[in-house]
Amino acid sequence: MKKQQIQASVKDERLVEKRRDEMIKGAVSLFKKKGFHRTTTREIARESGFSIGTLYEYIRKKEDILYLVCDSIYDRVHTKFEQHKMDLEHGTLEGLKQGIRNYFRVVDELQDEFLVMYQESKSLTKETLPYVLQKEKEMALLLEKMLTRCVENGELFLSKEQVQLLSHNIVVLGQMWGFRRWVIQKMFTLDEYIDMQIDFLFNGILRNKNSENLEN
Amino acid sequence: MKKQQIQASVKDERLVEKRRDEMIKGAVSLFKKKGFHRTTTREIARESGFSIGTLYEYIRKKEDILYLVCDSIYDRVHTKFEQHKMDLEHGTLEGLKQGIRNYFRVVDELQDEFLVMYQESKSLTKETLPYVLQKEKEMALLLEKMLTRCVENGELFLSKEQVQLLSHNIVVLGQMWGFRRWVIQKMFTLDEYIDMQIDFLFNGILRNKNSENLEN
Amino acid sequence: MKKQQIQASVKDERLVEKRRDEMIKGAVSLFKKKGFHRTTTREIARESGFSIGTLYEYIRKKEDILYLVCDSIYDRVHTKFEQHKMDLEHGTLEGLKQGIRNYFRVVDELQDEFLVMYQESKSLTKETLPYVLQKEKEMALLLEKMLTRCVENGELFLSKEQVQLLSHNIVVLGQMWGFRRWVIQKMFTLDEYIDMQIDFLFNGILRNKNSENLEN
Amino acid sequence: MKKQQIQASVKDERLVEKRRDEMIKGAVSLFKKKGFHRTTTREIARESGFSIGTLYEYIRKKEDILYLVCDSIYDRVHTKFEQHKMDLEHGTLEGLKQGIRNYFRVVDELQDEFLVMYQESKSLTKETLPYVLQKEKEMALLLEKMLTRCVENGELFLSKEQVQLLSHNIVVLGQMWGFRRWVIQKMFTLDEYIDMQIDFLFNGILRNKNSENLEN
DNA sequence: AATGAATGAGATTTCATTCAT
DNA sequence: AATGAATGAAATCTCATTCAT
Repeated sequence: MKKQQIQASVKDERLVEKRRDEMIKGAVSLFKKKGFHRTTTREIARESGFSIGTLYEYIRKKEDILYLVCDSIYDRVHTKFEQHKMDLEHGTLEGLKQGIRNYFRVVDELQDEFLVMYQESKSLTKETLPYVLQKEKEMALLLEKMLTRCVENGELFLSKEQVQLLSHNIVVLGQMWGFRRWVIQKMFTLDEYIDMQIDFLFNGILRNKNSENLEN
Repeated sequence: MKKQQIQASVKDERLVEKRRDEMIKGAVSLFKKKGFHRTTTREIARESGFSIGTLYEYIRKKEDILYLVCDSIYDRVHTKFEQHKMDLEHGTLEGLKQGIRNYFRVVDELQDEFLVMYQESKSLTKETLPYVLQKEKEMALLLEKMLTRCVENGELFLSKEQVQLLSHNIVVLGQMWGFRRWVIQKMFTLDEYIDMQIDFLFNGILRNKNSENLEN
Repeated sequence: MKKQQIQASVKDERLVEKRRDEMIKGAVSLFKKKGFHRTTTREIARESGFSIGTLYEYIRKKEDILYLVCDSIYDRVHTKFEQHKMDLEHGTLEGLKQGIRNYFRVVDELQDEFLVMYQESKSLTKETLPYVLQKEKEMALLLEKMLTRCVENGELFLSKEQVQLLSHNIVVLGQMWGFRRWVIQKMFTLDEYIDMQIDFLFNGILRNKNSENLEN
Repeated sequence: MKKQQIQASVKDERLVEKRRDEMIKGAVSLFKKKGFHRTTTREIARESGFSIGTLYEYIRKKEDILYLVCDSIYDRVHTKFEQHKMDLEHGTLEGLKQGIRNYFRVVDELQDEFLVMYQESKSLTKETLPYVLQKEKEMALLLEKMLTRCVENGELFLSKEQVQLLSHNIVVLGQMWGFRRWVIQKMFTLDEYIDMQIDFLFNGILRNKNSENLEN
């Protein structure tokens, strides 16, 4: 799955990157408010600080902007993961918890961006959509790796299928924090949310019967 | 939160209902493929089997169609729940499992509709959106009731907050079956998916260590 | 110039007349508020107390309604003139004044109708417009006759051209009462207006120097 | 009463003025033939020499065009008055006559525009209509001033009310030249018309008995 | 004779994209 | 490299008119 190259008329690559960053910032802020379809290219140009003509020096179609936005979000997710130095190595339960915790924090920081990406990515065409879906899979893969390491280390007893499903579960429960913010974020702080979710993940609801003494 | 009344020019109420049903069916099938914004009113009219003029005898604005679609989906969800006779009464673990199982099956049956609703409902205006969000909350409430019954019966030991969070978790894990279908449904059958999710929910991942003998 | 016959599908002539009267009444009241173009046939039907289908049993095109309205207004003008028993016979100055007075009162009574007619008659087609313009001319002709009688009687010394122009002047000064109502009717009562206009007509502005003793 | 500002997307103000002038010219010529409602925006665009898209770069709603047309007509009227150097200063009868004469000539030159304005201005919305009506009043005010000057100078003996009414009379008798052109302009040349009207205004119909020797 | 559901031509308006400057 | 005026395809929505019942 190759990264889609968006053609620019401008040659100076450094300039291209700079302008596109401005564009993405402007676009995300508008998409958040009005969604991709309700946002016009003129608005994006104005919000980004240049003219409609200039905008089209750096992209070819409006959809390119959406692709750039989605792509940039994934980049930022990966960067954040790096910053949080997700401990993929140790394969301990504590490391796993820390990894999940970090993932939840990343989702919190980028919740607007995630919202935009999930609500609008269906507007991508056949050419760019697969690349974005691929990125989506990779996110689950990061968690899958951590889980697998724990299984290999004998810290967890899970089948390959269970690991795969679980990794998607965690991804989705993370996104839930952002997507259902209008109800969830009124009930819990981020830390409360994380603690409760990790408790549920590790112990389930039956085990809760006598899990008061479990660390979480 | 009152149900929004969509005005029709046609007087015959039975006819209005019939035509709107045709419209909703046509619209869902198109929204699935192209989303709300990419679908034109003319396409909806054609797909529904009548002319653009007739379409506008039964609605006033394009957005009305989206509202009708969302509303109809919730109606169908409720109806399906009824059909599956969700056992809210007993408050047993077995009843709870059955309830969750049923919910997952409903999501499976209506997965296209859910997808449309979640991706497009943000296109609703201030007047209609709250009604749809309310419906969304009610869905979680159904599950919350079942869980609460079990807690009251002493079958589960969960705080009020845990029950609330859990109900949202279940809602979201159900939707995940439809939303991530391009990866999840390639890995599991619906029954496998349900069994595994219920296992995770009840026992968590630690308990899995020695949960081979647990029925699920 | 023949009266245009508007075709009706319904045979019963008495019924046709009755329905058309209802139609005209409804239409005038709507045209007053919104003008011909902004008024829909559905609205006219509803205002007239029958269905759109029925409306079209009595006319063939929307424009027919406008024609019927214009025609009816002229009929009413003539009837009013009759009621006021315009004294065309005597050919005295006093009779002339009375005739003008009466005309002004008719304009006052039918000012809404006149307004509609003048603002909308240009929407008539080539076939019906000439008939309406003809009616317009006839109105001036009524006044022309009165003036001519006075000239013949030696009460006035006016050339044929002067009589013709004067008759149009009077027609227009009458309409002015209705057309500029938003300013004129705030300044004068109808009687004041009539008195002043007759004074001006008869004596002009120079004569006013020493016309205080003139009856008007 | 503030001049309504019509928003344009194009920034270059000189260009906006130029294009709008083209638009107004095109629109007036079409409104004359078909009226505001029967004229489509596409026709206006074509007649003005640019595309429909370009048209909407210079206005926002079709009604804006009507407003621009009305506004431009008043501007031209004022300009014409200036060109004719209406003699407001002297306050002589001769100056008054010259003023009236000039007004009649302006009406003649702009008769198409006046016709459009009077027939269509009711299609303006609540926001723009008052401004246009105000302009209408101002026209009468110009004549009122001239008359008042003569009264102050002792050249005329008229009450304040008489002056006000008279100014409206003159405005209306001017418009009559354009509005009843289909009959009046067949009977008289403009100069004949002016002479006769001034005679009537100054001397009335009674005074005509022995006014042959009066200059007019 | 009365009804009102159905129709579709046509109107206004938007907006992605181009291209001359 | 930057600008923004110009374009026109396409979208939504209206409404006069018809016709089966």
